Amino acid sequence: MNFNAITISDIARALNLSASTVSKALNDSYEISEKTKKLVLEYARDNNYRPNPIAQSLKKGRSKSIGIVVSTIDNQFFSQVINGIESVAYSEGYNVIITQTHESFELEVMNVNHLTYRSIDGLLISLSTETQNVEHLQKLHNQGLPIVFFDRVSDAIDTHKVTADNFKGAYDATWHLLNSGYKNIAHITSPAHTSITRERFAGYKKALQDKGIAINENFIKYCKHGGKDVAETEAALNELLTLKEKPDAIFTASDRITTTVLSILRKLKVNIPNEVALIGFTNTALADVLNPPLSAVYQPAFEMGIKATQMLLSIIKSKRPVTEFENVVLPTELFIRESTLRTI
Amino acid sequence: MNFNAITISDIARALNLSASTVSKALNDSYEISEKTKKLVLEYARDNNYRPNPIAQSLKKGRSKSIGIVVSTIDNQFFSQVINGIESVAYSEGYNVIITQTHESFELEVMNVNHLTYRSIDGLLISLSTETQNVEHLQKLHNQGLPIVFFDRVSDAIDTHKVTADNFKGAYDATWHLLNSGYKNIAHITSPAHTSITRERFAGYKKALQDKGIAINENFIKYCKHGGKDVAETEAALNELLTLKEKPDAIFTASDRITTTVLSILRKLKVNIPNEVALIGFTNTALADVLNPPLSAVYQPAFEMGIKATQMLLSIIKSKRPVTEFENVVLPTELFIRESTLRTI
DNA sequence: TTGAAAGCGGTACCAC
DNA sequence: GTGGTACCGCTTTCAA
Repeated sequence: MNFNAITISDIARALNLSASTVSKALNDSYEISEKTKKLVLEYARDNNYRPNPIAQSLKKGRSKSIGIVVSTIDNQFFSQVINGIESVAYSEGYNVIITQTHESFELEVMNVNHLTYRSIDGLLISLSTETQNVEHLQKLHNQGLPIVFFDRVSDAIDTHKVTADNFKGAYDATWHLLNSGYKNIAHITSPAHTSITRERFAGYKKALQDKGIAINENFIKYCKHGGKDVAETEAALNELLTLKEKPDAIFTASDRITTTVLSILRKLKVNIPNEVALIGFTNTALADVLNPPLSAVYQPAFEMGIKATQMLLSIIKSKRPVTEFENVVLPTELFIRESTLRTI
Repeated sequence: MNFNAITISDIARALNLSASTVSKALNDSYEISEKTKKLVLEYARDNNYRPNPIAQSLKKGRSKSIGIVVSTIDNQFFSQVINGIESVAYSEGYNVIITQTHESFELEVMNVNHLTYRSIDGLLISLSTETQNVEHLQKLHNQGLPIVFFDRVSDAIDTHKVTADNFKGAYDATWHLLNSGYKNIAHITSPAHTSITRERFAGYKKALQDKGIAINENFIKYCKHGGKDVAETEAALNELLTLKEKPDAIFTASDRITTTVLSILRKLKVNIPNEVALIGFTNTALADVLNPPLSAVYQPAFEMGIKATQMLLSIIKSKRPVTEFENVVLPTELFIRESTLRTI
């Protein structure tokens, strides 16, 4: 329902003009005399005229809304990204329509379909952990739908992408553990096929290599659903803690896995960091007041949202098809706190 | 952009029917023969026909989208509410458009205007802490825009409302402190004019009265911006900690204030709970692993979102004007953890 | 410089 | 049972 009752024809009637003249005047067309423009604009202003965006959309074939696909909104990292997205979209007159995959490929496909069916002008997406096949996006991309990937990206589609420097973030975290005297560093992460998992694993591996430490395959644990279920994280952790040669530190690769591991370790009364140190990717504002304060790799989520949206809008607004794409990598931040600082 | 190119007239042309016949067939009108319906529906299915929602909106005067106004999405409580809202809205074919006030009255008015200008079918709103005047909503409500308040509601407008049982939540928290031996209980909260502040304060007061303890006005501190700025929470806390008669416990009234107070107390090396106990409203999933584990009043945020949306959709779908309104109050949950359990 | 008219994709009223 | 047509509000030729 649009509660701004006044339309172009109302103005036309009131001023004894035609609808087309009013439309042109409102759009500052060169065809219209200054006098008429002034008349129309004043009347419009005084009567609080607002063009009906739905009529405009129908006519122009664009909706001024962009679709967002994330795993879940109830997650510090994503809510911060969305915050960034909204700040740009909103100031440019775009709505956002947010959908959640809950890490399910099926839901991702459904959401993407729903969004295009709702006539979005562009799509911002972070793939679900389950997603291995991006045909549903490839098709739309080929048809000309502007798409920008952020966070979990796909190599298969050539378009703008924004990610955190996952490699360096993981490298820094692992390096910090090594320099703090930890030697048996485990890694709990999402399925191996997601981009962030690969990049973070590579950083972890490189740091170990640079210290001349061989990778212990028993120390690498994958959570099929990216830690969505506590059970899978618990299972991974149990496997690590029952190894003959137990790890003395754990590097976790995602927000949810990190906090779940912390919570389970506490429940098991495992001393952090003396028995096992913990560092992980997380964007929680509470890292400081956790027990123990949690060493963390922080991603510039808000900035990621801003950058992704700017890129998307640049494609949407471009007159000619965009064929040159950028791959923006934003720096992560390493916060060292007590969870990785041995006291004994 | 709608990438489902096929339209009603495409179908009409292909089947040698008129657009109106096709439209009626698709809408399962009794006027159309089974044979034609079958023909049309099959063709539509096979060609993946999707009605253009924008054209439908324009014609029917409704957009199938609902507006949401919250203070900020980057907050556990609100992201959980939105999660609930989306789960219902989405399954009923509605989009949601989320806007944030960042606790500013001016932004709230802007957002509400923007939303109506985007032709929403209904509005779900939690007022900003600054909001004292609801004329911007009153006007729309009078014009017939369905509105449902949740969390921070307004008495001035008669419509459906969903809140947590703020009184009981506050009463329970205070009562628990009293029963744990705390006597000088401070209260840090949002501005006195918001509904949640009043209700939570009333619960706090009643618990003290029931124990025969007089209210100490020095123990009540208000944060003008609901704790949005750390500085104001810090100031409130400092005032409490420098009183001659210091409080031995603090009851905080909102998510942000609660976590900020915890963080400042830790920074000041105040022993919780032996020097000062802390309990507060918060929906963080991390309460268990904070230092110390935080006693908390938890609100059923997801359920609140669901209920509010169901109520809103019932107004939207109602054939006749709705004049009987419900005031739903959902129970809070009290979690007792170490931050309120003296060890010495 | 202004206006008439067509059309975006549906829906609904009224003929036939 | 089916089709013609007007219309939702705006934009955009094309003609005047």
